Amino acid sequence: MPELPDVEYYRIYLTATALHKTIARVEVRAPRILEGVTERRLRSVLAGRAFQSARRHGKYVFAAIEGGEGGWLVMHFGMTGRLSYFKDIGDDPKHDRFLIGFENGYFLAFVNQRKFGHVALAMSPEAFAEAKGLGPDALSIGREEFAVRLGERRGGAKATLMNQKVLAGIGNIYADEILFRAGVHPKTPVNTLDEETLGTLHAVMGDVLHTAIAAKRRCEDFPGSYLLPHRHEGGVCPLDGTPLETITISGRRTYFCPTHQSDERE
DNA sequence: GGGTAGACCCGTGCCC
DNA sequence: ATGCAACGGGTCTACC
Repeated sequence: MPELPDVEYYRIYLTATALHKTIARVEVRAPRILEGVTERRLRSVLAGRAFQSARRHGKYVFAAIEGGEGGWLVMHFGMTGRLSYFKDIGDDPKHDRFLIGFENGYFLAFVNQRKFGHVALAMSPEAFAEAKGLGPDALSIGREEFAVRLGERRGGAKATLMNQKVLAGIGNIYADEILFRAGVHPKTPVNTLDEETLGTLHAVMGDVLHTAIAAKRRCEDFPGSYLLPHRHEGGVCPLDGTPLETITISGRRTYFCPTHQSDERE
């Protein structure tokens, strides 16, 4: 479930479980998830150190490595994944691709079923975001910058919201939710949106992300007016029961309500 | 030439 | 056994 709200929850989870604990061992079980780093290098950077703090930018989690050469451990979950902190190695979750063992006997697992995720090292979250060409984080970006960055694009609203170079953190599910709540058709060219609509989009984006983060912490409890619970075959608009329509955008299935998100392109 | 969109691909598991 | 679709993103191509 790794879009911004999910990843923010993992950041909170990592902060609550894995900080200030000396790392005793490191094990890579699926080398393909390593990006620009070897298991040997990870071991030498992490062994005997501890994580000091955790941050997030878009769909990436960063854990600061205290002592030694410093640096940050970077994690991205791809389409599937989560973190799991546990005590008994017998409770090691399925699809554990990267395992950190602490001196206290506990473990932190990077769980990633489809192996589309990545583990890397970076000098800083800022340097990493810069090197990747990531746009500003969707939860940090201000209304003005949001309007400017979208305004200079020609693409459709959904494709642009999901473009990590424009802003970082929005994926398929939350792009649909934001556009539904803002009443914008997913194919509307963003450079045709007026100032007011861009402002609405920015405000709705913040609301949706904050609500989703809270829902994750409460274990998936979304307001009834949200599109998300209805986002399935045969789903209907939570506002008036209109059958939802589906189209494909950027290779992703897109759900929208044809009455609340009219196609301005006619 | 850059921005954009679509096709395809990368493990894995589930449905039929 | 096969096909398929999945909360991501990279590459390639065609098109403007």
